[in-house]
Amino acid sequence: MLDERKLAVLRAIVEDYVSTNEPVGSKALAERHNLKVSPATVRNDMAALEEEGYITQPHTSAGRVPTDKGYRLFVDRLSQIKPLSAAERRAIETFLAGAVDLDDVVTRTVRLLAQLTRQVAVVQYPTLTRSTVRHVELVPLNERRVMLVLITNTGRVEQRVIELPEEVDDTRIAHLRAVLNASLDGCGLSSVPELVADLPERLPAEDRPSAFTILSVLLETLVERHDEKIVFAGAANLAGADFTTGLRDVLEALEEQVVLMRLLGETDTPSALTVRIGSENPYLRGTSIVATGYGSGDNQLARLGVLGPTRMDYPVTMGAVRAVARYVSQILAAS
Amino acid sequence: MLDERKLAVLRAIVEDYVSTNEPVGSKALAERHNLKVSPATVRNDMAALEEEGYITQPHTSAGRVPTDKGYRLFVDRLSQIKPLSAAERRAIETFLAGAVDLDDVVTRTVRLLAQLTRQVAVVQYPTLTRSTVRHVELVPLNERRVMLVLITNTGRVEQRVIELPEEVDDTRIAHLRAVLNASLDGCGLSSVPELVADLPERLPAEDRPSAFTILSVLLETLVERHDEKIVFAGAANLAGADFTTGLRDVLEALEEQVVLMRLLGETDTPSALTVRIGSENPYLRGTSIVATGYGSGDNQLARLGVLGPTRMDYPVTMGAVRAVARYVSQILAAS
DNA sequence: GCTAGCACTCTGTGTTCCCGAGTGCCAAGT
DNA sequence: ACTTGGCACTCGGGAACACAGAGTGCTAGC
Repeated sequence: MLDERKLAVLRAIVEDYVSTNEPVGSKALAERHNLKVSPATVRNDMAALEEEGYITQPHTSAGRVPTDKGYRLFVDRLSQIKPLSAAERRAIETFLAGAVDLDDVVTRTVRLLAQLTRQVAVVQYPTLTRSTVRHVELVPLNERRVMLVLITNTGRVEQRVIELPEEVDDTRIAHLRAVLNASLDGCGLSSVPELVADLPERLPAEDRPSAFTILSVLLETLVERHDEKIVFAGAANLAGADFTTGLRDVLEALEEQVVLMRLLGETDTPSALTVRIGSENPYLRGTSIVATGYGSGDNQLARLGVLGPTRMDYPVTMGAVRAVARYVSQILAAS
Repeated sequence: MLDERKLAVLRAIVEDYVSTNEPVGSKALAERHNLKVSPATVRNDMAALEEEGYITQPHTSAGRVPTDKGYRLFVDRLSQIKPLSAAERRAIETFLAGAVDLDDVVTRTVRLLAQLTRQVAVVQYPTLTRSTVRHVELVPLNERRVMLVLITNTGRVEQRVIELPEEVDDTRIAHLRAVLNASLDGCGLSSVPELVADLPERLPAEDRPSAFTILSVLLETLVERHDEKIVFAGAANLAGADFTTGLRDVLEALEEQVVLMRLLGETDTPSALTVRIGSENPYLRGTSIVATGYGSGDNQLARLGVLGPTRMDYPVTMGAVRAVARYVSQILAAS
């Protein structure tokens, strides 16, 4: 049904349309790409492609435009991910290397990706799931209050102010801290609940109410932050692009963590480079998303990607996303 | 020059234009507001107001539109800040009360403000300047690395991973931590530099290189975070509005910390509710900014506000900004 | 199976025309 | 001296219209 030439025509249509943003006609196609056939022949192929649903025309007597299905075929079979230039790679590396902490890594990554792709970049904070406890700190604020600080090996720091049920003096807090660290140091976050389960029983009776309060806050912190924060950058790049769905919807989605999370992709194939085109997306039918997992080695941490109009340069975008993911994974592994 | 009635006409023009988004003509004015004079008289007044530069007409044979100068007069002399409804106040209070930490307070505040005003809300993180050190923690990561965690009384936590010049065992780290806390606990951040100046000398010679490294990172952390992070929310509200300057410029400014900072206002009058209209802004000529300081009592912490088109409902917006600032100040004071 | 030619169908653009809103000015009224 | 009604003028925006150009589908020939 789709011979070699028809595929070449589809590829040419996608490439031309992406670069010109105008429906592309048979004549221009036959000229610009050396297809070695006449416009009339191209027209026949286009008719076939339209029949199959890969392209469509906005109105009679206009050129053709790829459909979501057309883009899908293009991405799957007709294009190759375009690697970045050496200069770009170097720029990424030096830019990311300057990060001072995890927050900074994420911020730099999202900006970098936005600038590189000229799209909206989205980065999910690494999840704590696979992290291990590096240190637990209890800081007395006054007689009835302590601050709990949890530091993980990924450089993440969580803090909570805790209201205690009764006055507790500093030496008791210090003791509890020592016990906590002895129990948890180096342990995976997911194993924390079972490790602390019997902890109150190992303490003097009078410390138990406070310990109980503190532990419940600790556990709460773990589950609450399980689904992580997501940040974005490059919203200004939306101003030029035209979305079939309103610009407003896109901006709203960007500020809605839950929606963003679903767009980035459920974690069914966490590490793969995935492309979702137009109507393949759960919300935001008019946009495409190129995303991939990142993180160090088998310790898959989170996802990042970009969001843009379906009419985007997929090979280049995919190359940029993949490259950035690799570099940021490296950085995270090293720290 | 500007008698009572001319001012009333200006007020009416601003109010009508804000609510209808259409140039307002003499006839409609005379009808809708009971000015008790004929359209012809209103026309004369309008001519005078235009002469003075308070209003202008987009083209001949169109109604009048307020100029920046007109809005300025309106804000300064013709309007009263509109207080929020009791229901809104209660909503604010309960929404902010649910915050678990400083990050959460800021996030909630910015969203709340965006929703309340239907504009873009901008919130600066509280600065550390007036904060005091609550606790300094040094966590050994391995022989050559420690993590520095700085906790302030405002609930802010800063962390940095430090590469040491030589191997240092844990007991030495513990000792250094004890010394640091003894020196700094409860001290204002601004006094930290002088307090640690002679600290290396009080240590055994072999610890000095490491201590020196750690201290320099500590000081660096303080100055780097001096000008603080700024977050925004409600970008989707821009989609409806039409800016004279491009939407793109606004979105770019929002992601540029430095620009945002300047827009929020230099700290010359840190606590006042300030309004900057159109061309009064350093960048972004087409937008207005309503901002105010917030923080607990005399310990002025930071600024927050909203950004929108010059054609905005100033009384309502000012009311919302002021109210949110008060509530968030309360919350911060309590924690 | 490819190509050339041709008739057809649109969109987008430029032109013209006209309506109506709104103004500025003037002369009359209070 | 201010206000008011009247009136001519201006200009933007919409409707109607024609037209050129791009692009297509179809058919007949190579």
